[in-house]
Amino acid sequence: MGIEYKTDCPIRAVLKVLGGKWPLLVLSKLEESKRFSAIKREIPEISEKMLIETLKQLTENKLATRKDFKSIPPHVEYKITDKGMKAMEAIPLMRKALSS
Amino acid sequence: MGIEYKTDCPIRAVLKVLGGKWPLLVLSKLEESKRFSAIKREIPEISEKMLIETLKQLTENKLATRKDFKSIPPHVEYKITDKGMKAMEAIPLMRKALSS
DNA sequence: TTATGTACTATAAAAAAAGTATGTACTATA
DNA sequence: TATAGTACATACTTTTTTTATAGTACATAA
Repeated sequence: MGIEYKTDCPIRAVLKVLGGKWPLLVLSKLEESKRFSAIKREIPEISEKMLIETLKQLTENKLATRKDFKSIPPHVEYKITDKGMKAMEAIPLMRKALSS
Repeated sequence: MGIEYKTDCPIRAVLKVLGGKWPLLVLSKLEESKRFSAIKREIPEISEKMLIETLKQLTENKLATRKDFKSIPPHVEYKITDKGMKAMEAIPLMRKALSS
């Protein structure tokens, strides 16, 4: 899935994990633990398919955690990790640079 | 061209200008002023079309400058701007976060 | 007069990403 | 027995992005 990047290049490494339309935006909503359905409500433009794929990718890369409450109907919550937080800190810097 | 992003969202603002496969990589090669052909040689995987489009986008956003030597055969050089440099500074931070 | 070099354009084809719609599991509740 | 509720899967279509390929302009040199 996604573009084939050489991860020894820092730029490629970043794009591989955070590039694309949704990962950064989804991650930005996870400062507080949230159910799948709640995230979807906060980002109505995203399709369920993309949200699931994005969340899966984020958890695989340890940028978010997935907590399954093992109940029925299902209850699952996602939350950004410290690693994810650190990565997100670069965004305001970039934004600031771009508006300079 | 590209995805329609609301620029009032910092994440969208960043993605609009630097998202996608090539902008960051191209920008990283422009610390020293370089001819179009030289950039292409440094990034052989990129197609000419994409390189031109990317360079145009970067110059439009003041992340790079384009200097035309008005000669024939053409001689044009591109170079990263201060603004571009500032934006690029966020990359190592992200990279560092991702490998933590 | 013909070939060369260089930035750039234009078109079509291929590949990748995203969107849409529908279906599944499973328990509780009506 | 039928329905609701929730996270997630899967097939299919459409859209977007990228690649590949073939030009164009124009001065200079062979």
